Amino acid sequence: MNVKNSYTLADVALRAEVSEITVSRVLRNKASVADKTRERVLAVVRQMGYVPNRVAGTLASAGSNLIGVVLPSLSNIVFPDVLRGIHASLASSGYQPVIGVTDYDMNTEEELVASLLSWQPAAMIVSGLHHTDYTVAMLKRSGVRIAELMDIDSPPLDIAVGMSHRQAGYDTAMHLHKRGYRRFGYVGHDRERDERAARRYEGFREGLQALGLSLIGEATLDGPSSTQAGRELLGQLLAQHANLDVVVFSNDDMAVGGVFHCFAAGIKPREDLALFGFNGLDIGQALPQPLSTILSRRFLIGKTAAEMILQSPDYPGQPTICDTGYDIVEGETA
Amino acid sequence: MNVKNSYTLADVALRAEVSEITVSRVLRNKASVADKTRERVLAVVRQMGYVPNRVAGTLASAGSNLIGVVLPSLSNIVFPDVLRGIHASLASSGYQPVIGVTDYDMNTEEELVASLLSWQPAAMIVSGLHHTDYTVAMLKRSGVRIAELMDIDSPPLDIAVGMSHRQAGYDTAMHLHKRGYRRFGYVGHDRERDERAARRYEGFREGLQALGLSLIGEATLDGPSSTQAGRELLGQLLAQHANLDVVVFSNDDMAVGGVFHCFAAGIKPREDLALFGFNGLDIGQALPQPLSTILSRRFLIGKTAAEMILQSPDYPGQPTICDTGYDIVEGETA
DNA sequence: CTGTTAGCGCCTTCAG
DNA sequence: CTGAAGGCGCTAACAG
Repeated sequence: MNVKNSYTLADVALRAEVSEITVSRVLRNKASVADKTRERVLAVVRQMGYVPNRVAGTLASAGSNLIGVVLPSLSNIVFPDVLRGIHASLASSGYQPVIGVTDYDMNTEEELVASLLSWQPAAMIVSGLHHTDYTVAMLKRSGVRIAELMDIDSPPLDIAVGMSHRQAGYDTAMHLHKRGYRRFGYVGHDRERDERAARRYEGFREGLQALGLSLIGEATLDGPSSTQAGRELLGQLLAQHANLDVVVFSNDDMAVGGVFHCFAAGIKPREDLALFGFNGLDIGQALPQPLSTILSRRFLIGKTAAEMILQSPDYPGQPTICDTGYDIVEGETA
Repeated sequence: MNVKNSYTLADVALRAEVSEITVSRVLRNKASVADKTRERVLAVVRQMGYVPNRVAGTLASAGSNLIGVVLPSLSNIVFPDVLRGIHASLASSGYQPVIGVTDYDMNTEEELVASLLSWQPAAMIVSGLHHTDYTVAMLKRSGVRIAELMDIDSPPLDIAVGMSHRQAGYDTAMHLHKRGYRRFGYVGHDRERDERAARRYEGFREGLQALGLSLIGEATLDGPSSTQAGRELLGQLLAQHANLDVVVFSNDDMAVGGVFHCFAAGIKPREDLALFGFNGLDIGQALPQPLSTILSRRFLIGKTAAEMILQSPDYPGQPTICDTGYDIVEGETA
């Protein structure tokens, strides 16, 4: 496929009148090389525009600078934020992320993990704590560190970085109760696929139960979250249950849609109906009345995971659970 | 770095009582292998959980299944959308994207291109038509197909897929003039870094000039676009120029911020002040009054670029410019 | 249909 | 400080 037109170490060595290994050492700042030799080599490298072949390097040294990253989705800003965090830590380290996207499908995840592992990555970063048995087997056998992101509600394979979504759901109920709300509604999306939304929902219902309350009505979409869906579902929910005083949404995308429904229907957020989201997206905070929500620290999750891997890249490392926590954002809609 | 605990072709070959090359052929569905042999080999592979080492495979065959993708940013949904398009085309092809993010910095781009090329990718996908000389040299010398995305306002290296941002800016002026607007304002972000925003701005001003009009006022931020920035800048602009009848924003994020400013300040979009964006993001269309904007076809751009590469992966292919066009979305804010 | 031979480009190890 | 030999795991090319 590739035209064989690129230079090799041997070409550089020939022109610089040294051996291949000397060029290799210069390029990797390894061992000691005389300054004069180094400069001569570097001059030749620049002049030829030589680019090392890392494929060969990886094969020879049995270790790449790639980090496999498996994310469920890129449709929403949440995972790009995680990715930015990963990038931020990796930027100056020489490591390079290789991304795969599962669309919340565990079999796709399995294929991606196999495919990424075949590149001999230095570490793997995956999302969530649930995977197929074969995925788990491959990851364990790979001998590299594994970071599982977003969630800490189940035991991790190695490193887990994230927050308790169950607790966040529970705290949502408590927080809203403390603010005086009693008649709860819920608007959500596909919990089969989005496990973390499911954990929050469960925690939320547990919270209500602990308070001696229950959910008066809910509207749930059998698909991914979106602003448009949140807008429509809130309309449907209110048509059935006009007497709610607060509606909790599965995330901010949905909640912003809810706010838009209120605008269009002449409902005053908080005054007439309180709205509560999850994620703490910019868009919610830029609304005329900032959205009341829970801020998940997505950038921090990615950044922390990559840092932990860089810190002790060797497997097996110390198994760790890192709780990045969350903030309740008071906002003005609840 | 990696523990040497994974099986090799030789291990599989030994257990299946065939030669390495036979295992290799079975795994790649290459050449003809007797059904009986194939089954025996596959059984052993599954039982051992053997995962091929693509690093070695790539070195031996001088061709990887990786496609280097260099994007300027992931902070906004635009480039994740492009990435989804790329994924969509690549999904069943066996190719795998490797992502780099430049933060709109050309030197970072240069480093990333070098780093990605060192993995012997089957193709490279980059953003925009302007790169450092060294980046261009490396790309040309790589011998793989190069797709430059988003923009078709300058001559491409190989394949260009995108739209004319200059034309979009020009058409914005024409469209708004036709709708009766005469007193134009502009709210924008860092044009030094975001070239395409700069092209649109230029085209917009050219359009105004062709109409015998000029920009009455503008507010520009020396940083990346955001909803919050759009909101604040519109406030500032109106404080200085109260008599505008339409404001064009550098993109939808900024424009949605503008709409939020209007909500907060009691200004009725369109009736009191028209607002116009660029991108056609979901969020703008989910507003109580859908944003008037130009829809860029981001998913299509990524999808088309990847398809074109798959269609004729060999370099040099036919140099091509593919105009994915755009739609003016009438909306209700202009 | 199956096997043998000879590298791919680089890095590790061991000598100078 | 520099070099020579050998091999990483796989596959192209050529036998049988």
